[in-house]
Amino acid sequence: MRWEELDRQPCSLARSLSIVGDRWTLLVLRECFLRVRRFEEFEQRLGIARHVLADRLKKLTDAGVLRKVPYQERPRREEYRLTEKGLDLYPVMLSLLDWGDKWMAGPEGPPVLRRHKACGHVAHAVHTCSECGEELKARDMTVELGPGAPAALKAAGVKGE
Amino acid sequence: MRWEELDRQPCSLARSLSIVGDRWTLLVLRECFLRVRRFEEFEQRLGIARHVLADRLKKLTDAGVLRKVPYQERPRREEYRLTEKGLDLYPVMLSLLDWGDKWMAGPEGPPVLRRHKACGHVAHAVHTCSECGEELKARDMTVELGPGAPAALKAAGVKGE
DNA sequence: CTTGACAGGTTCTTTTTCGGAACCCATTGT
DNA sequence: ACAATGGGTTCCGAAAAAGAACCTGTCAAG
Repeated sequence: MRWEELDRQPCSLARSLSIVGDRWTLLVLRECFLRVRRFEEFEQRLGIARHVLADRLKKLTDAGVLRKVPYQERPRREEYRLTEKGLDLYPVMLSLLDWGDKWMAGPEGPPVLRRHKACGHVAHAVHTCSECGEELKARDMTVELGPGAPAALKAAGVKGE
Repeated sequence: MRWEELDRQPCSLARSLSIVGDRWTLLVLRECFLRVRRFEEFEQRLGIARHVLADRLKKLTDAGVLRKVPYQERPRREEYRLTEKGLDLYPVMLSLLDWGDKWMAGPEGPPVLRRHKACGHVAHAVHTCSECGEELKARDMTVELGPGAPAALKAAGVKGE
């Protein structure tokens, strides 16, 4: 499979990965969530090659995850900000952070803690069912074809996620 | 920054990405969650180059996300199964799936639906605070240094996620 | 006892992508 | 006139991926 075909696959995971599935993109987005907005600051904080950064920012902008907002004219300068689509990646970030905290931390514990502003506790995310509110664990979901499935799959009945 | 340094960064996101942050790994894991276990089946379903697949399976096994389980002797054959660490990636999958459903589906809707076994509804995951149960939205958390932070950061006070 | 099939890899060659450094361009401050 | 600043682009050599062929045990058939 070619990487460019990924966004046309009948799988939401593959389609998501066509945007965030490479080595740098999620780290760029981490910085966005930390309110980093300018080219130079991304570069310094990440130590990323400049042309790779330019490419990732352009792809994220084209994908509607970031948008360029001018913050001065003459010389025109623009900064990158998360769109609603980008902010919606927060659960993805949280899931990866929590997994890293649990499984990748050394014996001393995780390097950074997250505290829920509303309740004041150090917390992690719990995934619950949008309909019944119960916690979702591995494989608590079954899978069936949806309205956007290709006709060929609808005819056959398929192992899908 | 070099890719190999990623797992030593004081950031759980970076550490998670050192394992799942490349083009193929999460697609391999998608298949694992669909109970694909054998080399040939991964290859056929994903259309991945064989040596890339061998490399990813080895890295995931070394990382403790998969384990090799023999299913016959002479010739010895082994299959790959998710460990507890691997099963714990389910929330990451769900987050990416839900984001793709919401933002990457065509006008007809998502290609695949997930139904919660327990309640029978088509559902998505809601992220809630482990302490107070409230839903977590973008940037509902603040960040502070944890026990595993490097001493240099502890001295300085740092913008971290 | 040679041939073939099967699962699970490894090796080879060609194309993409990445890391690092240098260069470009408009504007402003000195 | 000259350097600095922000935001890139260009060029090169190194690394990784795609695609295809080849290798290795083991069993089964002819």
